[in-house]
Amino acid sequence: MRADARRNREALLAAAREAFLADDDAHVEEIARRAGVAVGTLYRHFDTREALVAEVYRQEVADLCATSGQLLARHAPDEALRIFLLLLVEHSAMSKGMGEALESITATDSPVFDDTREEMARALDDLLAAGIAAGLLRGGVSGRVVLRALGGICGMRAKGWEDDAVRICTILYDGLRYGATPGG
Amino acid sequence: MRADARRNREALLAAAREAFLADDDAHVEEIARRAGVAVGTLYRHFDTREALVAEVYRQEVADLCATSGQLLARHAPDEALRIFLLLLVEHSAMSKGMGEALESITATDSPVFDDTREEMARALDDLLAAGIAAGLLRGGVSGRVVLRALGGICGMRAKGWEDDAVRICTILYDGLRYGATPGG
DNA sequence: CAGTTTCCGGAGTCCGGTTCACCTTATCGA
DNA sequence: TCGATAAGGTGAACCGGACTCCGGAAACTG
Repeated sequence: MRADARRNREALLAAAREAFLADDDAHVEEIARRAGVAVGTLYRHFDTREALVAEVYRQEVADLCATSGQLLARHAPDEALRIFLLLLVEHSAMSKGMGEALESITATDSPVFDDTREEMARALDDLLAAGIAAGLLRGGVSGRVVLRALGGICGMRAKGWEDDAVRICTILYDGLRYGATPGG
Repeated sequence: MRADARRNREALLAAAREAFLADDDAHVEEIARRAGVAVGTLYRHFDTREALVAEVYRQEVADLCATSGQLLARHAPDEALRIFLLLLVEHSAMSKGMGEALESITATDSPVFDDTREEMARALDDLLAAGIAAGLLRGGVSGRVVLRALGGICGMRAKGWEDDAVRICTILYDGLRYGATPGG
């Protein structure tokens, strides 16, 4: 890959991240402008607007998922899950501008987001498995299901949503604890 | 209101409902065509496409919410809530074509959907209050919060979502039962 | 430094919701 | 019954935003 191409790709990702965090309308024109390139260049690097969003989000999610191991090392499995759910919410607060795309990640089977969705589901699976093994959480619930349940939270854009999100996480968390069988 | 105007309004609502249920693309042109009128007529009766969706959905929701009283009369309060959550999911299955609009109802504060959102929240409040009074459900959770938690389910469009939706309802339901204090 | 390959710019296309200037017709008083 | 009139209907045009395309520029290669 040519040097200028790589430079533009990085600039586009940085500009897109910045635009999404600022909750701008984040039109493709605007993102390209921020990156100092034209829309044609944006589309050379990313097939669609969604693909750009997916790549930005993939990087963010990778960071987040990397923490699930650390949480398990430092906390009891159920507490680790609780913290992770809240981190997920906090993280989605950072991504208001990506709202629609985030919904796609959690709510659909769009292949564009396969990697991201799988990575999140895997992190949740690890946390759930540890909790089940310790008899703190019920079995029979996959990370994918928890992820989808969180989809509604990530999509929330109403005022005061942070408090509601925390409450919903609590309900989910307690629902996962309900009927746990000590001993696995 | 003139007779032909009323007739067209009804035809538009019927056509819109039919189009949404069929999960067509449901463009405004298509809805107008099905109703046998031009787009201008559609816009005479409904300010925006969203307003049309809102009206169709308002009628559907009114039917659904009317059942919450019957459920409370025939079942224990916690069971009534469980059934209502599942009805909500089943109902959203009927409304795949309205996916985006449904998200607006549950996820945002858009004034267009105020009535519908309030009606659903009120039905859930009734169910929750009865369950709390009977010591079967925890307090401190409003219907609005439960409604938002369900937003993720209603937005789901991936294959196999029905099973996931049922699992998520179970988790929410158990989360609401967790830590209930018998006696209210 | 010529040849070749890749990349960039930005005007133009496409698509779907929305508008508006003009036509039609239901309604009603005479 | 009929003319006046205002409510209602029409659909071509508009507009915003994602996406495409091709002429020209810039980077590698030998």
